[in-house]
Amino acid sequence: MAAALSVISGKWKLSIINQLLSGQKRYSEINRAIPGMTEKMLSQQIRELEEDGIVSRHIFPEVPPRVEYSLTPIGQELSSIFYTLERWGSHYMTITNDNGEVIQPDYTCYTLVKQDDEVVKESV
Amino acid sequence: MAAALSVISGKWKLSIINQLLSGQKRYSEINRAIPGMTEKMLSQQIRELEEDGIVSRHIFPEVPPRVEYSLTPIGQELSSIFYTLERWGSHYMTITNDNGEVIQPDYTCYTLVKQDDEVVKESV
DNA sequence: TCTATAACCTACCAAAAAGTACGTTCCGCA
DNA sequence: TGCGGAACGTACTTTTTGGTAGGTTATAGA
Repeated sequence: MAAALSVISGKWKLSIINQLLSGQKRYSEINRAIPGMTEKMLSQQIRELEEDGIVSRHIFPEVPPRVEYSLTPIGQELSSIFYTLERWGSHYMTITNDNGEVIQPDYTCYTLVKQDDEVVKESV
Repeated sequence: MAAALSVISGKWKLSIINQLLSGQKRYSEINRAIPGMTEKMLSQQIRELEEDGIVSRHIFPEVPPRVEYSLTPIGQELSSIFYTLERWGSHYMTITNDNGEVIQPDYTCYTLVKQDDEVVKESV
């Protein structure tokens, strides 16, 4: 489980994998598709994904160079993780508002003690 | 999806949630159950989980103090994420060995060019 | 000759996360 | 009169991660 997390944690890895889920792509395509990401980050993170066996790299010995990336079979199996994360995440966001405050009935029980001093949480 | 990840990423959060999946626990119980984690980390990360609405805190105004933590309903729904991560992770680990090298047939295609220079990867 | 392109790499810097060490409060107990 | 335990908080340092700015190679085209 920790292994799974360590493989996908990294600021841009989800985006990169997401790009590759729709098929083989070359470096510059991925780069253009993810705004805000620098080239250094792309090559760094995609290299880590490659070392972890998630993506594979095809180098075409041409000039100018051409490199295509695609997901390995086990990389493609990550889609189940994507699906689960997405489902929980969207459910979670319907329950919390933009400030990250919980909209649902107050699960937390701030003690009797604190309630005397101040208003800890207002109901929405 | 990013929201889901940000909620569970943190070196000890998975362990903490894992502890709470088996029911309500108090601070010191969790602390003893997770070796290597300092008290500061526990209080820091469990506070973040609380702010995210994943765990709830019950303070008993006694001396010595007693605080019990438990998962909120949406926290319990994380178990599906746990299950998916665990399943993929264990599958992943049967495919890679202890050094993180891929055991399966070589997905990566190190070019013709490189193969002349050196042995890039040995088959296991 | 000058410039642009692809797919990088390197050195350096800043910010975020984690770890270490110690302090706090209240009480019961020896 | 200390001592220990519960559940933290705070100051400081280290480690990890991400970002900026530049360089590289070889060739095609203006």
